[in-house]
Amino acid sequence: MMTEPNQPLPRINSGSDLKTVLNKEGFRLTSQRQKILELFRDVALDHHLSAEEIHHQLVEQGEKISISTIYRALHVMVGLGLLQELELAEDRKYYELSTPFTSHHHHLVCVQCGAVQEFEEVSISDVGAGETQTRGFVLLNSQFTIYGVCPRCQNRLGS
Amino acid sequence: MMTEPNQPLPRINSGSDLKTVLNKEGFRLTSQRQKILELFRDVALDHHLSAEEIHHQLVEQGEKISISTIYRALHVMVGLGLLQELELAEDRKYYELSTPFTSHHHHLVCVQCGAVQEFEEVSISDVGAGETQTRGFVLLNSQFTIYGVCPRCQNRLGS
DNA sequence: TAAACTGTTGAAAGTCATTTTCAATATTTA
DNA sequence: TAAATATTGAAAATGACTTTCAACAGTTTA
Repeated sequence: MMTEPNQPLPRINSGSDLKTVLNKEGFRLTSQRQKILELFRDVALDHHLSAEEIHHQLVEQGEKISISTIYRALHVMVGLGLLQELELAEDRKYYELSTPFTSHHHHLVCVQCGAVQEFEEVSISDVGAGETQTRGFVLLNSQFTIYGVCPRCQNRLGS
Repeated sequence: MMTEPNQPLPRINSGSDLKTVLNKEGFRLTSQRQKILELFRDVALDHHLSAEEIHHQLVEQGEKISISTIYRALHVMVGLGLLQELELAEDRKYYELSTPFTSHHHHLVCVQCGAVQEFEEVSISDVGAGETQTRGFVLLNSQFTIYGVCPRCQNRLGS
């Protein structure tokens, strides 16, 4: 998304950068928000985490943080363009770091086993950018998600 | 989706067709299921309805149908390929008729007012078909959704 | 055609991710 | 540092969706 951004996406590389981005919108830097963003940096760039998983991992690391704080932080960060919200499963949302790299990657989901594969395809983002421009929309985000059955599950089901 | 379908999508044009499709999978034709599908045919082809909206409309028409039946019917019909499930809002799912026509249409959502615009773009479906083929997936469905702010909401917010 | 079989329905209770409430606490600003 | 206000944790609430179960309806079989 944002292949031709009006305002460049903030790149958060250190704690103080995050503070600047938050304060600009009247939000505050808290250790909880820092920890959440650090977690996304510690996992692979294209790794998706649900609120539940984020909470689990942080608690395992010994952090004291509640699940409601996770949800609130995710909202704020999606609003600031730091994170990207993904619809990968039926019943919950997933999040990943929003960076120029991930902006052209899309998802292929196996509806049987839930496995997710990524693929890069710039042309899709370009179509999205073109459509929004034509219609005068401000582009916030776009998602291309394919649902199917992976080879393994096809065999398993004797398809 | 299904630009090169293995099995052509069933086209449901009359009550008896629906019966055939349902029975083939061990399901039964009921007046409730018929009423739901008729509702989709009465609205514009590209119109999306949530479970709640379907229920509301049918009750308003004087039909006696419960919300749980709606949810159950939607599941069955998505499973049969008659309907398409869409992720247009944060908190609920929308459904539309699954036809060759709609298979190349995608959605542009205003996150402020919720307005949804449609656009046709075959190249997107082609990319999806190509990716799934390359990876050996069976393609079930794909969605390209763009989230942004529509011109009217931009003005309203003084952006 | 009627009985047997089995899928479906409505109503109400249950589930579960996410949100909200509220008092205590932390960050920011003056 | 104090005042102003955003944030947090815990628990309760919300709300979309699912499930349970007994009554009922479509299908099948004899």
